[in-house]
Amino acid sequence: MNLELKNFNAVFNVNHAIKIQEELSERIIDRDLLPHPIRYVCGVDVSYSNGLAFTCAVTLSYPELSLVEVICSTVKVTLPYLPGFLAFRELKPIIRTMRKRYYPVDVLFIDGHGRAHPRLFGLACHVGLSLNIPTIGVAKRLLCGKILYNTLVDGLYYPVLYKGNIVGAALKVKDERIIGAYVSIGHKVSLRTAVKLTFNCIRFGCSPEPLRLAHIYSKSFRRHFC
DNA sequence: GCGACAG
DNA sequence: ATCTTGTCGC
Repeated sequence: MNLELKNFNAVFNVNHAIKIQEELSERIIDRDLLPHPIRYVCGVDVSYSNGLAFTCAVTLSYPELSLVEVICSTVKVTLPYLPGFLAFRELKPIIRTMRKRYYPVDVLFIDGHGRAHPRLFGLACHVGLSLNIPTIGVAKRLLCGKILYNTLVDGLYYPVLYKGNIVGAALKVKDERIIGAYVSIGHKVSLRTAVKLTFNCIRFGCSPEPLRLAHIYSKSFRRHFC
């Protein structure tokens, strides 16, 4: 066992965490159970400083993508980051922030993977299951899996294969170029719908507006606090 | 054994 | 993720 895992185990039982992820993973719904029409899309992101987590949840109208609500909250950081266990570090800050919202959320974008995870249960799945709402994971880099460059789907994305399953999508922009966005479902949404919604929410750069704004707001929230 | 490794 | 100036490029 490496040093990182040893330190992590000092405050956290890795084997227990793995068991939790494996069990909860079976409860994920990969069908579309979203309200229609979708009126509000939300994105949540966390930034850190001095042992504190600064979280912002940004709600936008859909499909206009106009700002309707920004909710922030701060809590103490309890665990270090370890690939594969991001949820155990960010779940509390995210849940706490989401519960402060006034507006409803039809679908929530998460900065991280959903099913594109070693145990098919990344942060997006954990948040979706905890709040029992549709969630979509959007990450900038792959954690596991392989991109099937020879299989372009709907002209939109290349599937991400992991252990024989399509667990995510590497979004394509133009030509053969892959945008810096890997989409995987969190909960209560199909991969196809997740990809479509993500594309519909991209205005600037390569991340959907709810996440792009949540990232900006969480950092300015942290600066304002420190 | 070695490399890879969300935020 | 965070610590950080100037700088290369569209």
